Amino acid sequence: MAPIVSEEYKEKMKSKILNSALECFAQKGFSTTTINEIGAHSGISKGSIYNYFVSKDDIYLELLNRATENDKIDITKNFSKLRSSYSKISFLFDVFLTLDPFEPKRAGQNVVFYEFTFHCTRSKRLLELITDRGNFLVNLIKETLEKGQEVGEINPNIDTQVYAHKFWLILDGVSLQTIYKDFPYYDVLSEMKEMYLEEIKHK
Amino acid sequence: MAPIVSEEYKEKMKSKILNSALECFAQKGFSTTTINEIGAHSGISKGSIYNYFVSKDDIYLELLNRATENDKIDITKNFSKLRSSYSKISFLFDVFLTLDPFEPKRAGQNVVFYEFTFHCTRSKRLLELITDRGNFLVNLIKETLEKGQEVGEINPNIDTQVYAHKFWLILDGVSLQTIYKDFPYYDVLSEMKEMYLEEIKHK
Amino acid sequence: MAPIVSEEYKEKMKSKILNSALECFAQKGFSTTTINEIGAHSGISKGSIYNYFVSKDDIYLELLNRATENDKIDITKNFSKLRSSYSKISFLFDVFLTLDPFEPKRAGQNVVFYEFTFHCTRSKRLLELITDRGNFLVNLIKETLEKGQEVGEINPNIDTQVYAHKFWLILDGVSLQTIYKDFPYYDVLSEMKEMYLEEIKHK
Amino acid sequence: MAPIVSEEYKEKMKSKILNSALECFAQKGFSTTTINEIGAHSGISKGSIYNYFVSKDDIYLELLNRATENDKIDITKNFSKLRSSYSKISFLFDVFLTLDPFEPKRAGQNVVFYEFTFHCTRSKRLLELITDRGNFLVNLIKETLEKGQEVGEINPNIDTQVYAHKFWLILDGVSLQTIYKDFPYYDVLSEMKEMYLEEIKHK
DNA sequence: GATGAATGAGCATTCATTCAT
DNA sequence: GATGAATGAATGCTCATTCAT
Repeated sequence: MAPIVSEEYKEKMKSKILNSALECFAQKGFSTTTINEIGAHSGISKGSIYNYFVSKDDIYLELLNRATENDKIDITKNFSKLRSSYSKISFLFDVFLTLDPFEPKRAGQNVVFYEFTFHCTRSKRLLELITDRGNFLVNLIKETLEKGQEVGEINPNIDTQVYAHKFWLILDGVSLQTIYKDFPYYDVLSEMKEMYLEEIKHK
Repeated sequence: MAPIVSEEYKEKMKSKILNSALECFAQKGFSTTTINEIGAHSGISKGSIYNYFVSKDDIYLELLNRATENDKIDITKNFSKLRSSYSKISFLFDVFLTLDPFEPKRAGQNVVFYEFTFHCTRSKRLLELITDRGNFLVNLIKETLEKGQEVGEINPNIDTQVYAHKFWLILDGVSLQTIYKDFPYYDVLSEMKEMYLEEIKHK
Repeated sequence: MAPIVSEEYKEKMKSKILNSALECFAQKGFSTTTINEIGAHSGISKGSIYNYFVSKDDIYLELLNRATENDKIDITKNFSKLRSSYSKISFLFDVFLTLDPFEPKRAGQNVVFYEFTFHCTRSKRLLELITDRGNFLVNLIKETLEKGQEVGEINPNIDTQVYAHKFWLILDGVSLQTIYKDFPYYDVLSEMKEMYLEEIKHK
Repeated sequence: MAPIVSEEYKEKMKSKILNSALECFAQKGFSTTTINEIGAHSGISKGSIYNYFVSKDDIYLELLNRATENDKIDITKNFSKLRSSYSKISFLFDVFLTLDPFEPKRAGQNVVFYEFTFHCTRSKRLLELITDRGNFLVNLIKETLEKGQEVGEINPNIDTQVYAHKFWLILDGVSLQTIYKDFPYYDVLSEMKEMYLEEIKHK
């Protein structure tokens, strides 16, 4: 039997729900947000939401999956435009430097993301999800650094695995500190960027 | 007539409840943990728990207060034993270097702490609590760096506020990454320590 | 899309709940009656009850509001049919004279009403509610007496405010005494009616 | 074995508890008042209260028993001082006329009393208690009227039973109306007194 | 497919009562 | 006798999920 509504329509509904859910979660946190609220915010009835997602958890999961997927695509796409390893790393720092981490919406989503990460910590299945994401991100940097070493762009003495982690710890650390209203985000991140680039540069 | 039980006894009960609560929260998260579970875990009846704490939130809060207080005392006490600013900073890195961040109990508590931090983000009152804690920690480093600059131990050109934040971002970042099972905690933290100390050293 | 159920349906549900609640309250009193009992009595689940009423208090309030509203409408409607002030007052006495105050259901509701009245005594907000009701009733009689005075039907020397209160104190007093099983309700009320009418009559 | 403390002491404790309980009940109502509050108010520990009363209900009951008993004694004592039936009735009206029914403490106790009366309505055992009290009061007036009839002081044509009830309905009605802040208590009660006395007088 | 009414398990919290000291 | 810590049954209320229309 042919579907009654187009795939496109379904996708649009899902997105609408997910967007609303993200905003609600960002504002109030996952467990405090009710399906009713997501419904009210999206203008979609509670019953309909269950036509698209099997559970509240499912919404959360899909949200994170997509975020991760988007990140992956974004980064990969942008990396492919850049030639040198060095400029790729630099570019990634710049992405975060051009963000306003104190803007409420972004701050909210930041919190949701970390909360979810911690939540995953407690379930084997979810831990895999978040580990996959982590591995992808770490490997992205690691491989970039390795390619850079191969072409003599990157300091051959550095442990690429360690430096890949160092890269993300800086970004995580900096994101985390933004909960303090007077955290000098740009200054700190710029300095960390300079330092990092200096360390990986082939001397 | 004298109180029926000693203050000591009461303190012991509170501690018992708090310890159980911490373990439960670490295992399941704050909102998922029920008072019944804390009761079962501690062997103390639900009703009794309410004789010692006003609410579930109150337990959480007291837990964090104590953790913060202990941290403050520990750090302050140890700092007072050390002469140079440089060695104080070095010492603090070492504290974290001698910890096993993958040990389940510690990992669980780590998660609880961060979750609570994010939770605080959503309430003005709680945000103050966590901001106070943050300010204390940042100022501790900032003041240490400033004293070091006065006596010519620390590079006079660094912005102490920025470097205080840098210090904690490193530790936050490193703690966060420990959710990945193959994160090379010691290697990364050691390198970050060296780098940090190198930067603040008077040349 | 049209609402899933008609307003009528919703109203019917509300009434069903309210009727059950009234019977339960009458039987056991407000605070002793549980939401579960109202649910069991009405055959409506606890959760559903909360779809129609915000809280147990809300049920109580709505119950009283409706009772008051009905009283107001009933009295006003009947008053408009009657020409003379004298006959209006007489009619109101007769309404109570044709009631069986010992009939269990009525007796129960009577108790609920008085209990609620006393309960209101303890909250500023609720006191207003009950005061409004009281004022309406007193003013109704007062105005009726005044109109009667204008047309020379009612004794011009009586203080209408005082006599309005006297009217209701008789009815309250008589209602209250019905808790005694051998209280000669009709005899007493008839006599009081006669006396009252005699006093207000223009001589 | 001889009692460890004197009966006097015990009685003093009971009274202390009862007084506190009455004030608490008057302020917050029976069910809302907790044993802890009575304890705090009286300065007697929860545990001790249970040495004197078997339950919270027991306190309530004893409170009402004593109130009734006191009323009985008071009225009987005062009646015995008065010769004529007429002056006895008049005296009783005056007792209420010299009271300030709006004084918070009295108003509160008034409410407690009525609440308890209604509460009794729901238990056979308690209903007896309150019926006994009612009967005593009604009979007191009835017998007074009858004696007055015998000596030609009181109108021989009135139904003493009905008039006894009429007496108390006036007082109940007037007490009830005091919940309205602008109820003209003295005016109304004076008029009712006059009217009542006029009716029972031998003409 | 859409809707929102119905459901009931689940939770935090309260409080009369007991009882060891 | 006095005390107040311990207990746990009981309650109002929430909310994810189901399902009849």
